Amino acid sequence: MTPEASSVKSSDGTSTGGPGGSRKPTRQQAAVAELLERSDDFTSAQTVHARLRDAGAGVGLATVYRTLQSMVEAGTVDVLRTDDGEAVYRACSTHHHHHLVCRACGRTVEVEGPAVEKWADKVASDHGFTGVTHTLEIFGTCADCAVAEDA
Amino acid sequence: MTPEASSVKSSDGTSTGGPGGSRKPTRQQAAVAELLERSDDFTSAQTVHARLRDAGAGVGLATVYRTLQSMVEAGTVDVLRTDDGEAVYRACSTHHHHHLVCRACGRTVEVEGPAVEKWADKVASDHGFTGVTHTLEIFGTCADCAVAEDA
DNA sequence: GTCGGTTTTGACAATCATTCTCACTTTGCG
DNA sequence: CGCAAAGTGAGAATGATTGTCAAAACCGAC
Ligand SMILES: [Mn+2]
Ligand SMILES: [Mn+2]
Ligand SMILES: [Zn+2]
Ligand SMILES: [Zn+2]
Repeated sequence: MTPEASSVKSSDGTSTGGPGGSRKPTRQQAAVAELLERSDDFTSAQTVHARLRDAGAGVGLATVYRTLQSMVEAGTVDVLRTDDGEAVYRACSTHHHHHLVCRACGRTVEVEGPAVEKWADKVASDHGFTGVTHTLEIFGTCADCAVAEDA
Repeated sequence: MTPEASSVKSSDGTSTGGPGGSRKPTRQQAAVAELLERSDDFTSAQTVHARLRDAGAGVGLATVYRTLQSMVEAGTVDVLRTDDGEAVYRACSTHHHHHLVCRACGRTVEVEGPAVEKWADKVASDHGFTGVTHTLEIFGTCADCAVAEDA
């Protein structure tokens, strides 16, 4: 009922912790991170888990979820929801950006639009809203997939 | 794995059908529609179901889901996903627009930004993408909820 | 008004991503 | 080494969403 509840950080440094708090990453955490680095498109937790298992060095499903969550909180990974509600993750640059995603192959391009940022903030403050954030994704068929589309 | 797969319509008029195809709405369909009309914020299927039950004229959960889905396809209702993946629905105007949503109370304002529309299309075509669509939502705390925030 | 075919409904079971549990392992450190 | 904190993972639990399918509501034709 309350959309977009993330990006709430705890103020005291004592609590949260969680994986990757500051310690050297474990084998499992490194495996998840590297898998994402190697992939250019958004990947679900289930897929990450399956790929790692197939690749030999398996990682528990719960650990995959935990690791992805902490990476999202750390800002090193972006997450979005597919049309059917599945969360998908991608290693992204750390600065604010959005995504242009191919519906067919998943290829993803990071895009920026300073004008859009300002517009969103203005619209919100014009309506008296504070603590403003936004989500913006663009979907389409990439050139490669377009050619392959002559059935 | 493939985000935003919706908006695929069937070409032959014989198939789809589904609720609300063109027939007079049933009591159940009307109840769901009216409940949404009456509410100004995004509401989950589960909540719609509970509200209707409490209001006396109950509607089966499966029917609530079916009705909401066909309303989305018909374009009379917008759907988005909360941070924890739950789908929420809202009766909206039929033209293209986006939403400014209060994180605290859910109050929602429809907003438009022609410049953003053009920007998104241009970014996509610049990268060779076709069949472009986009999603854009703005979140914040509305003025009312902001005052109530002095704990 | 009755009748057969079509559509809709809803109780209930099945799915499936995600979260929870908790005993076990690993790590950090003196 | 030995203890405490942090991390792991197999399996159970959760919960929204979807599938099933027999009964009910509808609808036009007789
Ligand atoms: Mn932005
Ligand atoms: Mn738009
Ligand atoms: Zn593609
Ligand atoms: Zn509010």
